[in-house]
Amino acid sequence: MPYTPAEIEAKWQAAWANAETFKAVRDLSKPKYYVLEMFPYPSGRIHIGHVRNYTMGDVIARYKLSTGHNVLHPMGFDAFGMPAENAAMASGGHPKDWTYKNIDDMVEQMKPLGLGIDWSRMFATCDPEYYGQQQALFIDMLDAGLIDRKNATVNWDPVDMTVLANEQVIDGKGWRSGAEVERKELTQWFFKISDMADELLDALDGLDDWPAKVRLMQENWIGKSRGLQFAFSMVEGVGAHDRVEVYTTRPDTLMGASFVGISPDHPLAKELEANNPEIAAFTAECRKGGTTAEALEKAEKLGLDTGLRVRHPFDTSWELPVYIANFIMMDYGTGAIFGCPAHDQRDFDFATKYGLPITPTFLPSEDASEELTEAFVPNKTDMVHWVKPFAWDAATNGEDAIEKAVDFCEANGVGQGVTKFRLRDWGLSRQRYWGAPIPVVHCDSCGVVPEKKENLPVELPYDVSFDIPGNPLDRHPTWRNVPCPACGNPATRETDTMDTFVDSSWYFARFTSPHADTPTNAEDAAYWMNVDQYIGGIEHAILHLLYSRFFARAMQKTGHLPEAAIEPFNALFTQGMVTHAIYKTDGADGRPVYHYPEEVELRDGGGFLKDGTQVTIVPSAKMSKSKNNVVDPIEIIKQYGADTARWFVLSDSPPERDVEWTASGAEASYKHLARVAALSEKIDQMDRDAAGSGDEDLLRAMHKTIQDVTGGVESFGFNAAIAKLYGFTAALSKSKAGYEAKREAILTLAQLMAPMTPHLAEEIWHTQGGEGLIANAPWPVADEAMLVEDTVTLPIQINGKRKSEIAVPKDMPKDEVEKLALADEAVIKALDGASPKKLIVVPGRIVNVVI
RNA sequence: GCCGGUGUGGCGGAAUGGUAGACGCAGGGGAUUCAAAAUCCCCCGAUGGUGACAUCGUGCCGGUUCGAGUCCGGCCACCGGUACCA
Repeated sequence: MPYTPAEIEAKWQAAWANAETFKAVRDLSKPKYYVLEMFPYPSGRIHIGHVRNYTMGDVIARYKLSTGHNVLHPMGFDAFGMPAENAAMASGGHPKDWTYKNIDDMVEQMKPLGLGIDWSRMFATCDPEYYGQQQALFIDMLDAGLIDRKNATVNWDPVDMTVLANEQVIDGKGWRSGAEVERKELTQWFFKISDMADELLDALDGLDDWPAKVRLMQENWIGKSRGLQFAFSMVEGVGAHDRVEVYTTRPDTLMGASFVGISPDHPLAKELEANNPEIAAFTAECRKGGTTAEALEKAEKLGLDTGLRVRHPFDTSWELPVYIANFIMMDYGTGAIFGCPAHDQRDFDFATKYGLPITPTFLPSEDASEELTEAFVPNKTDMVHWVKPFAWDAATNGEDAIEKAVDFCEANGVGQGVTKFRLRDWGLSRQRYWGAPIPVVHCDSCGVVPEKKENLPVELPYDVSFDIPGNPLDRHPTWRNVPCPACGNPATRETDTMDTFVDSSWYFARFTSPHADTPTNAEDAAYWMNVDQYIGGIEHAILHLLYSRFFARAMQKTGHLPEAAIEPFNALFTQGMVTHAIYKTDGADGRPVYHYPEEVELRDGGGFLKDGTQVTIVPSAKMSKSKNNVVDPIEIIKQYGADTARWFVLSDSPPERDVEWTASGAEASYKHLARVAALSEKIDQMDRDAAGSGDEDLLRAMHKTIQDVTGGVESFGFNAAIAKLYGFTAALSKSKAGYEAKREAILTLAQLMAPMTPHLAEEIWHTQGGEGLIANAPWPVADEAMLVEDTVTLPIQINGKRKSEIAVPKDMPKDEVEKLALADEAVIKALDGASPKKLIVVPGRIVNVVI
């Protein structure tokens, strides 16, 4: 019988559905295991990256099921966000219709993959049932003092009169209007995540099963620093300002100060611009462009001498100029700095440009020149020679000097040592329609009033249009005008909606009881939380994961999660992205036009469209709908079946690494699976009583494979595990063993393959008379006794280069191995009568003869 | 700019500080076949050599070590994030 995936895959998917194999039901008699992949955005088509992500999660889920766990493996959709509104603007539909249609399409594409998912728990974040509970959470968090209102800077398109997302700002201009973007302040809602900065930082230490790189990125993002906060007194005050408060992490360089810089958004700058047109023009110039850190940091360093002078705290006759500078950010520290050009490259560039003094406070060594061509910025732990120490020895390192500088300044009343964080509060307000409405009402007499819980969800109105730029909720009087929940007088709803990161910051908790009439159900949350294994892209290493950690704490404080769940993800695996080349040409309006891979023919080292136009190839980029470089896995599934697609995405590369997608090789996966299917048939047709030879060798190979594959699955080494399965399949295929041994081998092979190619595995299990479903069969265990090798082959190195090898019994004592090694022909030849300088024997590993 | 990561044959990649290139793809050769498809077997880093073999070789430069793809320092290129893309 040939391998017919279309047939067997449908058959076994129906069998799992009938048996409710993957339905998760609370059961205290078994250890639970919650495996979760980051849920998808419903773009409408699954892409190969989804297949990779969900297959990995499914391997873990199915493996854990077979090791006796009660597994929760859910799926949902992160369904709010801009693309739905963009689609509505582009083609006139409605974001809701577009989104739900896409969800239906994607579910239909995912089901044939045969994922072991409890589909009964599925939800989308745009379901009123979900976001209504999110609104309840918001109200509880507001009550608990975890939410704040304050000003924030947004990208403002002065032509369309709308707020723009960073993605909508291209080269400092609005994507639709082309107008130069300005930064503007708006009153916004904030989660007070910075109050938890220290806790979120400390708790990283306990996340042993997270990748070190993610913990490090979060640590750097939170950015705890110890520094000195102090004031420069102004020679002549301006309005209420008679001093400039600065924060520095390098108080040890205070004697190298050459200017004071303030942010264009600093209160002093604002005071000055009110009365000085030149300063107003400059700060207006600084406010052009987007709000991203990247844009701010990469912009040309601009400064303007305000004419104001301040006094150095150590020497009142030493006056420093005050500059307004565009690279100083108002939301870090105090929005003002002192510049020490000798030890900060940014300050160095600035000082060079504006002719300010560059005075080193320390040098690499005693005899080094004081003339600098660039800033001297050694590691804080490096020993340096101080030319201007003020409370420490000339020879010490930066770390020590900083500590002593803080102590000295505190003792002399110059300032205080303070701890600051880079982490800012999380602004959640979005001036957009397609998001969860923020459930508050603005009342003239009562102020900001939360909606009553019994009125939740505050549902989005359906009758909106997107023909005018801006938020349609602002223009919807019947939705907007409501009585005040407190006094009953006419009032207006908040029209801002929530950041979509809010939606994805607690969905994992909601999966434990997706239809509860409170955000979570205490018993379900206590049983299923935490997520034992979370799997997703490295691009979420900071924001999503940090916000989720914050939310879990906030939900614990408001009684929605148990204390044990404040770190919601026990283990994290960050898988790499699937990338693909981007093909683009220049459009008539000068903007790039992106072409789908299937439209491009590759020849003569270039890419060409059907009409012969050559395209520009960007070699490797994250698959993204807007760039048209998304590869569709549906064709592979149709042609070869889901098992082939699953096997292939697991085998082609290590899961944490990015892969450049190429479909060559999918056919080879199919051929291999067909070979395994044929092998099972062949074994089934053997004479039941036939004795063979080499039974033990086959079983030894089998136990070794059990060990290797189990280790591979547990450590996400899927590609290496699959390589071992190839090897074992070849060994089984060649083996002359008898029926019983071969049957045991093929059953075990099917079990080891089952998490990856579940349909084929069920088919083989069934053919060979295995009991029940392979999905429920206990995972095979390697017999230690079968793993022990009697003899080992030791490579012999001469001066670290392999020259020969010897086979020795496993437990041979070191001195005997030495004797054997020295008797080796290659060693005798190399020694040429001399005796070795050194002889290294690592038992069971290697011999190295040093000559 | 800043933070994090990655770099190994023609390609995807393997390798607890211990035989670099497992396994797979592509390619080459052979068996089978009237022929082909399918299948099976063998070869496959570079250079030199008929060959046994020798030398070189894990982005670049340097270091630690008996021994470095792996550890350390510096650089280059690419990828991700950079707080309103999700």
